[in-house]
Amino acid sequence: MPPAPAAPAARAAACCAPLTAEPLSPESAEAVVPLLKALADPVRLRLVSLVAAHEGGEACVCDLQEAFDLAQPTISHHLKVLHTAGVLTREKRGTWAYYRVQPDALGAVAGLLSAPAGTAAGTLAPATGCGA
Amino acid sequence: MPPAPAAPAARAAACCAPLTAEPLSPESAEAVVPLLKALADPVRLRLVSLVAAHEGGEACVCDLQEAFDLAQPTISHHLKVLHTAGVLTREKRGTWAYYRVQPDALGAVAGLLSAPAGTAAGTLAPATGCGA
DNA sequence: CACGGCCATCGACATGCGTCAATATCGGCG
DNA sequence: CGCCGATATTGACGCATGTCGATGGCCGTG
Repeated sequence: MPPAPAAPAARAAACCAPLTAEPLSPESAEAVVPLLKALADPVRLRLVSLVAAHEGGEACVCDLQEAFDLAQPTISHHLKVLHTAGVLTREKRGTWAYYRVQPDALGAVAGLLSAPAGTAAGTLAPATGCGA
Repeated sequence: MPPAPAAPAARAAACCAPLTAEPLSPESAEAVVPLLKALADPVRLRLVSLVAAHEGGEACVCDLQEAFDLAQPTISHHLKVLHTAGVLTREKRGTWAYYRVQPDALGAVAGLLSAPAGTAAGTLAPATGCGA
């Protein structure tokens, strides 16, 4: 398998058009779905939350593992999925591996789902890297 | 299976705490995940988008089916999943069935994923029904 | 240099999920 | 009353995915 180290999906994902504005193209849908799939698991969702809320915004695997009743390879697998989807970044320092949340990823999905109530437009999520 | 006609998940889902603020409880995670799972499919994501962007905010199955290369039962199945998750509402008028987007559902997920960049708080999504 | 702990990978298994063909249901129309 | 078109339901099939046990690589330590 070619190196897909991180986050192709997060970037191509939801940039600006909330899906309530106009029909999502098949390509855009395929681009966003990996991100949603990565988040659509209770363990992974909690993992992201734990990392994000952890002191310093980063957490090592041993810390995360304690919150679950799962085997270590399972946690490692979920972290890999989140990393591949571009939700988490990995950094190995010494013996431990530290994970962080890539803020753009969540912001992109949030922006896509931000729905103007009724017919009004607006509600642009600020500063999720829409312009870059 | 008992009748779960619509939207238990959407309500219990993400109300106020973005998961970057504090760790998500296992129960909350289990509550939100059905919604994310419902959206984590390219066909369903496009269905939601098509319904939302359709004239009048509603669309019948025959309209939606034309946008895909899938059999009719498949579309019906996806619509049922979205309806069960509380993303779409169904109304049968005469021969046709019309679907609408339940705005609270998307707003809840968007609010959950809205991440304050870095350490700053803020970036509250307005008017997604958090208080109601 | 040998050992031990942290983490990732591999292989296997069970379950879940997307898809379809066939069929049922329901409402309108001749 | 009988037909037809629009949706929903059922049953089956194949692929994707979550989980585990076993194993391997890497780094720090004795």
